[in-house]
Amino acid sequence: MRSRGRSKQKRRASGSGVLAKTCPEAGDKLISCANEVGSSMKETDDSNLHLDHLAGVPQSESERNEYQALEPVLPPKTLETGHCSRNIMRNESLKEKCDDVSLDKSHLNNKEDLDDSDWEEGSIATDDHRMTIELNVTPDLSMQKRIRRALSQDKGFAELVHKVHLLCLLSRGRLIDRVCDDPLIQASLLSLLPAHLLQLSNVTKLTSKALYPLVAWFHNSFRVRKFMSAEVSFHSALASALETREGSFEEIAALSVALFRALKLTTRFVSILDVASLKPGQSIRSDASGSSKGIFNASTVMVSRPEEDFRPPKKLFSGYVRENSSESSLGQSHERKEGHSTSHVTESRNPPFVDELNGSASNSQNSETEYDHPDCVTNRIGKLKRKGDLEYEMQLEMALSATAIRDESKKESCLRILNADSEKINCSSKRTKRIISDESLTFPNEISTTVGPMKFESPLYWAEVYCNGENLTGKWVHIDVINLIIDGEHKVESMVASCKTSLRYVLAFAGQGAKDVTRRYCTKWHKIASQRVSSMWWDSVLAPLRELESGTTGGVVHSETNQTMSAESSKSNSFVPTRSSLEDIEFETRALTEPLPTNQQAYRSHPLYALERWLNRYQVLHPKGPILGFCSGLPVYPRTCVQPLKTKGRWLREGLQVKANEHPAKVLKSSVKKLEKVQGSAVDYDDCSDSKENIELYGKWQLEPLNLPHAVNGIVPKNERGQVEVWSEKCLPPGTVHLRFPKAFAVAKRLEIDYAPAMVGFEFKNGRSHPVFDGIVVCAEFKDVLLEAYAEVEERTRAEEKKMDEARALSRWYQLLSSMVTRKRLNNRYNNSLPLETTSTNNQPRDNKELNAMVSGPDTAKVEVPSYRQTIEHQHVFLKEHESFDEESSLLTKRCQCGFSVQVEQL
DNA sequence: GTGTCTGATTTACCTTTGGGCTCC
DNA sequence: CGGAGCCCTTTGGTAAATCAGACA
Repeated sequence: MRSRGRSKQKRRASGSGVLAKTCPEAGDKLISCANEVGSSMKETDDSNLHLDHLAGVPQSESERNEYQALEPVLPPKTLETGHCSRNIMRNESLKEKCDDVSLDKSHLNNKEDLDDSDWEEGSIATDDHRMTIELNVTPDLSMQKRIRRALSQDKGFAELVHKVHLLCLLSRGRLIDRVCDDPLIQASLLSLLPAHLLQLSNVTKLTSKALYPLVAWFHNSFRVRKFMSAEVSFHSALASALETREGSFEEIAALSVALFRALKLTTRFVSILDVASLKPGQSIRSDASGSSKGIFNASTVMVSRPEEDFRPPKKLFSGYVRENSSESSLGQSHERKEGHSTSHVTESRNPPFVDELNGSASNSQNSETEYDHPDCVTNRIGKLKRKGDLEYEMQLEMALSATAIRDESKKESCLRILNADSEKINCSSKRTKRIISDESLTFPNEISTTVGPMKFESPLYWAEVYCNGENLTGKWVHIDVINLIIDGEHKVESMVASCKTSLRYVLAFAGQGAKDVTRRYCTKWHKIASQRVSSMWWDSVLAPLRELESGTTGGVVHSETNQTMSAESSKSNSFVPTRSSLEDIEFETRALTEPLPTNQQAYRSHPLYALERWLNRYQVLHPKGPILGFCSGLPVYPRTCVQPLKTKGRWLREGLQVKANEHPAKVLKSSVKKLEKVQGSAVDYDDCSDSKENIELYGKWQLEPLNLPHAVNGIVPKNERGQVEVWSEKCLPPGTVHLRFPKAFAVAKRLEIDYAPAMVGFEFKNGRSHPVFDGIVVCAEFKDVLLEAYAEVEERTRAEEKKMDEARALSRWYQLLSSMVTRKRLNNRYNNSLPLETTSTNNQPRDNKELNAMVSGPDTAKVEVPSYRQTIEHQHVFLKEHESFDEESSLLTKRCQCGFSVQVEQL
């Protein structure tokens, strides 16, 4: 467990490094959060563990994985000392739990058995006994509460993971987009292109139809294999894919984008960001395979290692087999082994993205194995094959023949890769027994097929080409070369749905920027809206990328109609349509014309439509119409008709008041319990039903600006409590001001100015609400007077404080010196022979002469203390006639004839 | 197998105006 | 004696959100 934790720690450290590069802030936040949650979840998992044991349910693998997955996020120190500290933590939690549950006496008769020594000693040893103690203890409410709390904590963590994953995938998209602009790749693609297809770049009015021959050629020329090239830069992978005319879904789609761009077509690389769920406990594609994978287990290779040279892609896993090869023994045998289909494209419940993720995850694991054990790579050749490998090789041979791959060289390459793969798997399995996921260790099928099986593959990557010949203003045309679909934007949603992929974020990349084009492909926005991150955050993230994108693709639209329009509009200097702005309008239109949902639940939080039935207590339809349609016989209204309702008091806080003679739009009955609380236990409910306890609600249309009574003759209008509620500036009575300086009321009181305490809110303390006051409200005409008076008071207070400080300092000096003098005198008089204890020196003076010389230095004279010699020989006499009194400071100064003076504060 | 509805459970938000004691 | 300040104790109701199970 420890070694596994450590190795994972290493991996996680490298992973977080990539994250930190991509988005340092988010990465740090995530990591710190992961630490927090990790530690808390460990506790939680411990709790779960106990509960599972209690219930006799073994802990599930996924839960264990989750536990393990979070562990390595702990700082390295934790690992070194972690075992101990964790155990201590567990012991503490155990102790706490034991205390919580009051230790069932039938099992723990003597509570003293659990004395402190048991908890403090041998933390490691107690670890093993942990379960035994808790086996029969019923989990109490506090424990359940703690688990629940952890769940709510998970939400925040899941959101962070979601956000970081989004950022990572955004970066990935930009990376691919940049490679698509590579002139060398574009030139190479052009060199492959038949001459007649080169004409496309000269077409002035491009239509989707015109693109068909090009797309068809590409579809037939390139093959897809269902895994990603690992540990090489995307550029190298793409170059390799171009060379072999075979690549992953991502690479093929990127090549198509590069080709379109080479032909000077305005093209975007479009990708579905299949991001980790926003909700805790759901994996990236939990519904697809049922395998629960953490985001970090399924991370994409974001960037290649900078020091890494080009290496041919390591072909690790594949699952893409021609449709008609589904009967192949290979596929079937592994299907049986692994318990799920790998041979049939449409049956394969792994969309390519997940496979790629898995691939990269396992690749990263494997690659690390390689780095740690270079022998695994270098000694591949000549290594003895296991029985299973031989078996597998035979099966592959059969599969190859079944899938009609006749190209011997390809066959060889397949076998070569197979060997590499199986060895890699062996290698990694030696290193760690942990299985990332059942999919990731599916035996590789390095059988390529031409692009485009009979049944479609889940679209994750495609291109958008701007066709200026489509519509009046031009149009972004969806082109999926993998599935040979042109202008099939309406098909994407259903294809994605049937492939169990989610369509939450569809991003179009161009010019190093990105634009969210989900609206184009998603008709049921209400279904995905809740699965997306808050739009405010997402918009702020995308804002700079959108600018980059529109800078590249958002040229001014020139169509005949637009030309006439723009000629007219240019005079008035108004809107000039660009591709980007037209697209935005298109998306807005789509947003407003979403089809009516068929189930009632969807109306609960639908942004466009509402059913009266699903309005909450504080909502009402106003006006009640128009009816847009019906759902289950219930009329559907536009959401814009839903008006919020509030009580008079609540509207007051917003500076609004209910118009005269308005009847409540809705009256809510107070709950029985509330009435009980208010009126005591004996309540006649019938009497109360119509009482003022009912909550009267009003809508916006019944309101007018607040019309508070004016301040007259310097008197502030107050409420029944003698206060003014200052929720905002709007709540101030006309002619008054809010002064917030401290002790303002004291100043107002002294000047006899009418004021009211300003209540600015409530705070909840000791189980009840307390009003919070801040400053006072006075009539505006007194504002300056009060401010001046306050400034004066402030100044006086400061001066007084200063004077007090000075007096205090003088007094203390006097006390110190007089005590020294007294001490010296006493010493001289009664104990001449004894060494003196001076307060300031360790060098004790040997005789009086020395002391006198020391104390009567020039410094002492400054503080009006006479020389020590004088003091010793002379008793001060303070005569009345030499006294002086300073009235301002109340200080009485007494003087002796010798020049010694004392100040005394007169009280 | 999927979608929808319903009821139970959990979570998050809203509510909202003391009083006794000590010290100065 | 009166005013200021500290401290006590740490809600509880309700609706929305979520989940699980039944049913078509």
